[in-house]
Amino acid sequence: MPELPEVETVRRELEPAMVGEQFVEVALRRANLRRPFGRGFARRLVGTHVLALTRRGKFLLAELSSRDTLVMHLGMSGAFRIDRRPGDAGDGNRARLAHDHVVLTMSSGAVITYNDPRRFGSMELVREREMPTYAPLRGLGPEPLSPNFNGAALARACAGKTTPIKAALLDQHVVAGVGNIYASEALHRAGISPRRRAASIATAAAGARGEAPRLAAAIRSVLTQAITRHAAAYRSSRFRVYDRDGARCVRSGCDGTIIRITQAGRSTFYCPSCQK
DNA sequence: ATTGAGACCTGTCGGC
DNA sequence: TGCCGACAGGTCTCAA
Repeated sequence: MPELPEVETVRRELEPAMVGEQFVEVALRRANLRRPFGRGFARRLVGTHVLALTRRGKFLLAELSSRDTLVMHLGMSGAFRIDRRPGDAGDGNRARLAHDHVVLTMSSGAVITYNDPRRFGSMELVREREMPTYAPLRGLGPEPLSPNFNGAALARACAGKTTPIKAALLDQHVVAGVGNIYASEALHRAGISPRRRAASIATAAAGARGEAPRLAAAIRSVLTQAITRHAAAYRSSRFRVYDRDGARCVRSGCDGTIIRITQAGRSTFYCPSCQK
């Protein structure tokens, strides 16, 4: 489920359990997730300290005292669980949950378990000198919540692209961290149709309408609000268009109906009457 | 180089 | 109840 806001929320939950702590035990229940963990994964992890836990797009990065970086991605269904000590959360002999693939025991006694039914996630140790060329991170677009992400940056990334703007937003090289839900949500907030060619928000005419800055601002605000909601443990995260096909558009003054279409094999939700 | 389609996995849900 | 297809918030690879 994780797009940038969910990954950031996971980072904040994991941070106090990891940073400053040492890996005491690392147990792998299988040899790979989406990719192999890599040679000596557990051995290289044990004994190192976590210096910092950061995020880049949808990736979590644990910087280690060994100078390696533990690079983690949650894929579609990855999640971490933190237990205060082994066998916590009720019965000490509770059967191992299906899809618990990695169990990290920290020096504090906290046990961090990675669970991922679909196994589209990944965990790898990357050496300091390999980080600059590590393919999954190389070429990622700007962080949408950083100061260097704005209308100009977005327009530059979209210039010349014939693909629909919705598909372009899912391209992590254009902007890092936006996924299928927040792409639809941001386009609705910006009043831009997901079917528009990406390049069309970067033209002079689009510039006169301020479309690229509007979309960049919409991306920033929808992600920021989602993080805030998660941080507040707000239960019913209400999307304005995602998974709401058939419902009335919530934009004030719009009497349109949300529809669902398929673009590049993914569902897109939007309001044809207020998104042009 | 860019783009769309298919592949990778398992679980869930709705329809018959 | 059981079976079956459609679908799920993400990449990655391959062929056009």
